[in-house]
This record gives sequence, C-alpha cells and structure tokens, in this order.
Amino acid sequence: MNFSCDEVVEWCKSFINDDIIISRFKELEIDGETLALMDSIDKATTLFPKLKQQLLFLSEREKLLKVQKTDLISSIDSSSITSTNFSSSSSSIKPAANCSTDDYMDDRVFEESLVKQKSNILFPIEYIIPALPDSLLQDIEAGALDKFGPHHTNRQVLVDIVTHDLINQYDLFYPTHKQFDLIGTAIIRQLKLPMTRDNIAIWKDAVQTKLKRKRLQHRDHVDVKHHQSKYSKSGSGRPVKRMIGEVAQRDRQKQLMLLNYDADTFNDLQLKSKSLKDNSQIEFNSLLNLWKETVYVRRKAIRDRPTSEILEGFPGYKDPVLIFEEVKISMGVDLRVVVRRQIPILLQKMITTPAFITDSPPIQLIRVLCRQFEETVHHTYCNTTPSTPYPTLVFVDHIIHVYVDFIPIVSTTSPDDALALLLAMYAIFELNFHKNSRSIRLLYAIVFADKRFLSNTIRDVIQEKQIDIYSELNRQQLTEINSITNNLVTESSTTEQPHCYNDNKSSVNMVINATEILNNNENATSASFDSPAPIVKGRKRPQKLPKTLTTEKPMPIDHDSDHENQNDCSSSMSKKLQRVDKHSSKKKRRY
DNA sequence: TTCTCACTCTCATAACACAT
DNA sequence: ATGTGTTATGAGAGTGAGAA
Repeated sequence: MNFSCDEVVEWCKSFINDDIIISRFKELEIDGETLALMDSIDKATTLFPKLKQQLLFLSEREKLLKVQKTDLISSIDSSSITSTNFSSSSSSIKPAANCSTDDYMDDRVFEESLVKQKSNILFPIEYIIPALPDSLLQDIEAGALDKFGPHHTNRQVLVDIVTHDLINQYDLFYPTHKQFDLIGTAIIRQLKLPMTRDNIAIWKDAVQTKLKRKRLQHRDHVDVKHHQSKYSKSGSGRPVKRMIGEVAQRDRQKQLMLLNYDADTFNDLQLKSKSLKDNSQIEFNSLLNLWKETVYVRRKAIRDRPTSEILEGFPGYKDPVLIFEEVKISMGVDLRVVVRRQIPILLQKMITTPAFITDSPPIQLIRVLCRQFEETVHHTYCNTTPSTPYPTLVFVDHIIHVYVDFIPIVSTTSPDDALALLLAMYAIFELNFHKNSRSIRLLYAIVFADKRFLSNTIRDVIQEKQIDIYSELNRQQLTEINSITNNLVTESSTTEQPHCYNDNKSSVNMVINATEILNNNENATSASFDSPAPIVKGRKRPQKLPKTLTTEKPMPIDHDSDHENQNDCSSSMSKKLQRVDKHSSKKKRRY
C-alpha cells in the first residue's frame, strides 16, 4: 500500500471522528505500509481506546485492502470475472417481479448454484478462527470461561471477530450446516471446551444470530437480497404485540402554559365552546373565529380528561382544518406548509436507493425512517387496527384515519395531511413519545424545530444525513409571518403568542415588538369584542384567583413566568398561551 | 474536576409464521 | 425438522447531566 501518512490520515477521518486519534496517526507517522501490518486488534489498541473503534478500524482497513486488491486484479486481467461480480451483475439485470416464472426460476437456480460454488471455493475444509486479542487468550488460558457467557464482553468480541472474518474473508452471510459445524468446532477448540454437540450448537447459534444482524447492515449484498426476497413476505413473522388497554401518556413538557382567566371570561369561553359543539350550522368564518377564541378551554380540558371525552366535548377535532388552526395558534407552525416542504427534502436525504416506490412520499418517508431506526412500521402506519395507543395512521380504502388511544380522531385522503395530522396529534393532545419511537421524534423535531425529544441515535442520523433542524432564527421568522398574516386575515382578537423560547434577547424583543403593535391595535378596539380578557397588568398573582379557575397544578414552570417574564412581557400579556420555557423543561429528558 | 445516577442503547435470545 | 425473517424483551453496556 503506497499511501503517505497524510493519505492515511484522510482515510482515517472518513470513519473516525476523534481529533486526538487523528493526531496520533500523524504523530506516529502511520503510512500505508504500517497500516498493512496492523492486522490484529492488539495492534489497533495502541491507537484506539475503545473496542468499537478498534473493530471499526479493522473493518475499514479490510475494505481498503480489498479495494486495492480488486483494483490490482482488474488492472492486470480485465477479462477474468470473479464469481462475485458475475452473480451481482446477473441479479441487477433481473427485473424484480414481472418476469416470467421460468426465467426467474432458471435465474434463481443458477444464482443459487453460483452462491454455493462460491462459498465452497472460498471456505476452507478446516476453519481456523482469526487471532484473538491477548485479553481473551489470557482468559481462556486461565479457564475463566464464565466470561464467555451470554452478555459478556468476551463473547461479544469473539463472535464479532468470527463473523467479521466470515463476511470479509469469505464473503459468507449464510453458511451451510457443515460450515456452521466447522465454525462451532473451531471456536470450541479455541476455547478448549469439550467437543460436545451442545457446545458446538451454542456457539453456532451465537454466530448465526450475529450474522443475522450483520445482514441488516449489508442489505445490498446479493445473497442477502436473494434470501430476503425469498422469505420476507408481509404477514410473516411474530405478530406485532398490541398494547390494548393502554393509553398514550401525556407529556408535561409539551404542555403550553396557560394564563388564568377570571370567572366570567372563562364561563363565557365555555359557553362559546359549547355552542361550537352544539351548533353545527355555523358559518365557516365565525366558526373559525370561535374555535380560535376557545383554545384555552380545550387546552385546559386536555390536561385532565381522556381522549374519548375530549373528542366528545370538542367535535372540532374531527376537522383537519381546525386541528391545523390550533397547531398554528399554539405552536406557531403551519404544519400543512411545513410538512409539504420538508417531506421531499427529507426523503432525498434519507433514501440512498429507491425504496417503497409504490407508496406516496409521506408514507415512503415513514417506512424509510422506520427501516433506518429498525422500528416496526406497524406502530405508525398500518392497514387494520392500530397496535398502540400512540398516534397511528390507518390506511383503508384510500382514506387515512388518524388514531389516538385506539380512537379514530380525524381522516383525510391526502397523505401529506395525514403525516401532518399524525404529528399534530402529539401537539394537540400533548402526548409523550413512546420510549423507542425514534422516527416520529425525528419528524416532530423537524417540523416543530424542537430538539428536546431527540436521542443520541437520532442525532447521529441527523448528523450523518445532514438533516437541518430549523435554526431558531428561521423558526421565529416563520412564526412571525404566521402571526401577522393570521391576524390580518381574521381580524380576530386571538394573537399569536410570541416565543419566549430562547435566550436571544434581540430576537425575542423583535417578536414582542411585533405583537405589541398588534396588541395596541387591539386594545383600541377590543372593548367591543367578547374576546377573553387578558390578565390585567396590575394583577400580579394569578394564583389568588378563585380556586375553580386555578385548577392548574402548580408546575415548576410557573415560576419562570412569575418572576422574569412578568416585567418584560407584561405588555404583551394578552397572549393566552406561552411555550414552556426551555430552562425548566431541560431538567429531565423523558422517553 | 470526578462521581453518581438515571436514562438510553445494544445485544442475545425467545416466540412466532412461513418456506423448504 | 430446520432455517429464515420478523418482533418482543430483559439485562448489560454506555452515556450525559447534575451533584459533590
């Protein structure tokens, strides 16, 4: 390998993101020749502290060597076709579904025989496992075999080394009986265990399971594709477990802050809300205005009543338009627009090879994300009944129903809207995310520009795919536009709440100024409106209001508004809702 | 700075339906 | 009967924020 030290460093940067290690490479002047000699985990330990990095290094090094070798071969003799190349080209020509059965069968048989042939050629008659790190050898010598039990590091390392060897050395993803036997035997021999059937089977199983997972990382490999098309049928596999009787948890972090109203106003709002429920013949514009005015009543109800009651009390939630309107008011996001803008961008970043082409882009996106995070799509999108109480899209007869707590909430024919509504559910019902649902967290973070609910694996993907979670500035500009247009269009007294959301003084001020103008405007004329009276400036302690009005549990969040915001924001206190402040929500991450 | 704790992530494996 | 893809699950490993 004729690499210079600098070239090696560049190569190393492609898979290790650690400046200290990179600088060690420079320090020790590691060039191509040195690299070629670093063929064991022990030699890698000097450079990489973590086992994971050591293994990654070895695998990348293997790849590099392979590329070099094939380059060499093809440059010497371009007419010689290796079996690998051959079979892969034959499968890439093969159309997926609509070729005639006979051809397909021929092809398959042909391919299978090739696969068999190939592995027979490559795999030795007696398998010898690669050199193990000293620490393992020492444990074997010392007879500390308990360290090779399930969940122990030694077992992991050993299995990892063997599978790595099988894949990279022999291009073997599906060993035959005989080969598994050889592999198991080799491991038992190495461990100096009695050569019993059981012992061999145990390690064979471990290697087999590991290979299974490795296949996931090599979906594009010919053999893997072949087996997948052979066995992967819809409906096969363990049935998805249904979380019957469970309820999607509400998340305090998603709660919007409520300011309290005096009794009269609140009653008034409740009456209005009731009229909204009972009177189905309201003209659309006044209905919309009523809906906007009564956000407070609904927010409050959602805190302490189950989904079914909410839906009964506020049938407006069956209407996508009103849902989107509420999201716009409470989150400052025009979901319809944002979703339509983000889906193509995200899809493009997530998809490397065409996938799920029969689905519409939003569904495609859900599937791709689920595949990325190895989640089951069924928990987010299905054709029958939802398996979890968390928001689920159910696609039946070209209509997509959005379910929460196993209750159909709202339906739409537009897949874009469906995805938007799915995300809206988390905002509207202030729902927690299910602990491992990473796909939906990512989507939520993108559309609401809210990184609070991301986990590390999601952040890794965001970084890897260079996904842009809207910067705060963008978001504020977006919400400002929303708030202004909103008010211009409807002339309603409902003002958008500004986002006292980050600490950036200037931008906060900017927003406040914008709303102040609107407020002043409103104050001049608001006497004639039945709008909910905002808290009056002089009333410092809303807690002193009659108890019926302050049923809100005192949250730690409240303090912030009491102390800090009171001064700066009091002029813009006409806003009814306020985003939960970032400091307080930072306390604990919840999953 | 180091330590502790609570959380998430990863791994090995079980359970299931289907194919051979 | 065995192998495969699939999802579920418990336990160890890993990680990061707050405490000391």
